[in-house]
Amino acid sequence: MSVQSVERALDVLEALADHGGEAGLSEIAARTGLPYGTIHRLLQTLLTRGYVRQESDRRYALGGALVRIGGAAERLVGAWAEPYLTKMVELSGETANMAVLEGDFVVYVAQVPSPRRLRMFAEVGRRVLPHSTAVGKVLLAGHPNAAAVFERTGLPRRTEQTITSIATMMTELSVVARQGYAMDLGEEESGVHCLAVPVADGSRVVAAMSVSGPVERVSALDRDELARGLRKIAGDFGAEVFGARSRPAENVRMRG
Amino acid sequence: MSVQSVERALDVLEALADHGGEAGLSEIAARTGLPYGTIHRLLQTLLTRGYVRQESDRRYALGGALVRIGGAAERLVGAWAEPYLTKMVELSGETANMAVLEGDFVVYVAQVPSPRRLRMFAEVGRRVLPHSTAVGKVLLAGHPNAAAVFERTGLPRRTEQTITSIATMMTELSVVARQGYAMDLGEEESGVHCLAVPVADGSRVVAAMSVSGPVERVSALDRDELARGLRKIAGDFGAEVFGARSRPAENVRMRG
DNA sequence: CCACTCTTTTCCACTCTGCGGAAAACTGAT
DNA sequence: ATCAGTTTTCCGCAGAGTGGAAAAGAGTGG
Repeated sequence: MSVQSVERALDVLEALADHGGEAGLSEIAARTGLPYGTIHRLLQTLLTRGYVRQESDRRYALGGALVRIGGAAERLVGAWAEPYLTKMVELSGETANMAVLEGDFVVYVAQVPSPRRLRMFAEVGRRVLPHSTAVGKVLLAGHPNAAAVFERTGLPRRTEQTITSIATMMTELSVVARQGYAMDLGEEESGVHCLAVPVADGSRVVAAMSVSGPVERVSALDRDELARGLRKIAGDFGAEVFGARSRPAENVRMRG
Repeated sequence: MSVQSVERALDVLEALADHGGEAGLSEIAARTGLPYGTIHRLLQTLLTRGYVRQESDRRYALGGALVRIGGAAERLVGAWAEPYLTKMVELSGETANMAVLEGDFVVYVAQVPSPRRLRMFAEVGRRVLPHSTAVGKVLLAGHPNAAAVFERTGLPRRTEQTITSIATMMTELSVVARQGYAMDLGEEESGVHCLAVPVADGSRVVAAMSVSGPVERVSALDRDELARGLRKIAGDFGAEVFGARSRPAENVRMRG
C-alpha cells in the first residue's frame, strides 16, 4: 500500500518538471487531475521545505532543495552501474567502463576490469577528449552542440587512426546515431579496440558504457551481436535508474 | 497547515542524503525519529516511483528519479539569480555575472548588464579558463582539486597581468579563501577589473557572482565595502535557493 | 474606475488514509 | 539451532487529508 499524499506530491513535482520547471496551479491541475485545494496544500508543504518556489506572478517552480538532493543522488550513479558493467565483462571478456560528458570532456565514472591478465585500464576520474573514444562518440552523437565541442577542443591526433577532421567526425557521429553504437578502432590507443553504447533517460543520452581490449580479441567478436548484448544491458540499467515514472513498477533488487 | 506525510517523506529522503546517499531503515529511524512501520511505508512509495532504491543488503539509497528532477531544477538556477544580479548592478553600477564550474572551465550562466554605455559583456554560455577570472578564483579557492585543474589547463597568459605560475596562483587562492572575495585586475582583459564572491550551499561553493567594468570605475569603488555588499546579496541568494532545510521558513517571494 | 474572467487561496464537514505498536519474518554471526 | 538486531507486515483507530464551494486576487478591456 502506498502513501497517497506522497504519490500526489511527486505527481505535482513531476508536473512542474514536465512543464519546463515552472507552472501555474491550474496547469498543474490539468496535468495531474487533482483538485485545486489539494494541489495548493501539497505545494505549500513543498514550498516550506524548499522543493518548490513561488514566482512573483504566483506561478510555482521547482526549488533549490531538488538541486541539492539531486546532486546527492547523482554521486551514486557510478556505484549503481557496476553490476551491469560486470555483465558486460562476462559477455565480452573485456574491461567495461561507464563515462559521462563533463563540459567538453569525457570522464570515466565507473569500471569493471576484465579478469584476463592482458586488459585495458582507464582509472575512474580520468578525463579525455571525446573525439578519439567510442564513449565520446556515443555521448556526442545526436548532441545539438557536437560541432561546437569539436571546434573548441580540436581533434588532436592520438594515433595513426585518429579522426582529425570535424567534417569526417560529424559523418561518423551520424553513423553512430543510426547504428546505435560507436567503435574506437585504435583511435585513442594503438592496438586497442572499443565498442560503446548509450545509457538513456528517455531520449536523453546521459552516459555511455563500453568494452575495450586488444584489437585481436575485440575484432574476433561478432560486432553486431556484441552491440546488441551491450545495448540490452545498458538499456536495463537506464530503465532501472530512470525507468520508474508516475507508475508503480517492480524495482529490480540488485544482487551482490 | 502542511501535509504531514509529505514532510515525513522529505525527512526520509534528506536522512538518506545526509547519510552519504544510502542507509538502513534503522539508521533512518535514528535520524528522523519516525517509527519503523511509518518509514517503511514511505520508503515503499518512494521506491515505486524511483526516488529511492533498495540495495541487495536491504539498505535503501537515493534513486534515479532524483537525478532527473534535480537536473530539471538545476536548469532554472540562472533565472533565479537575476534579481540578485540586478541588486549587484544597482550597488556597483557595473555588469553583474554568475558563473559555475563545468569540468575545468568557468561557464557564465546568468548576467545583468550595467545601464552605462561603456559596459562589460560576457555572453551567457561563454566558457573561460578559471585562472584569469575572479569568478574562477572564487570557485577554486578551497577546492580540493584546484592544483590538479591548473596542471591540466595550464595558466596561459591573457594580458600582462595574468598569473601564470601555479605556485603564485595557489597563494592567491588562499588569500581569496581568507578574505572571502577575489579580484581580477586586468588578468583576463586589459583595462577591466572584476570582483567576485561565492554562492554557497552550506559549506559547498556552488557558484560565483561578480561585478566587472573599466579599471577607472571599479578601482574608484571602496573594495572592502563593495565586497561586503556583494557577499550579502550572494548570501541572500544562497539562502533563498538552498536555505530551506528540514524546517519551515518564510520563502522570499521574488518581485518582478 | 468598474465589470468581467480566470486563477489562486481559504474554509470546513466528513471519511478513509496513514498511523504506530506489536508480531512475524529475515539476516548474519556464533 | 539459537540469538540479536533489523526489516517487514498487520490491523484497529483517529485525526490527517480531502475536495467542493466560497472568498480573494490579478489582469484586461471598456
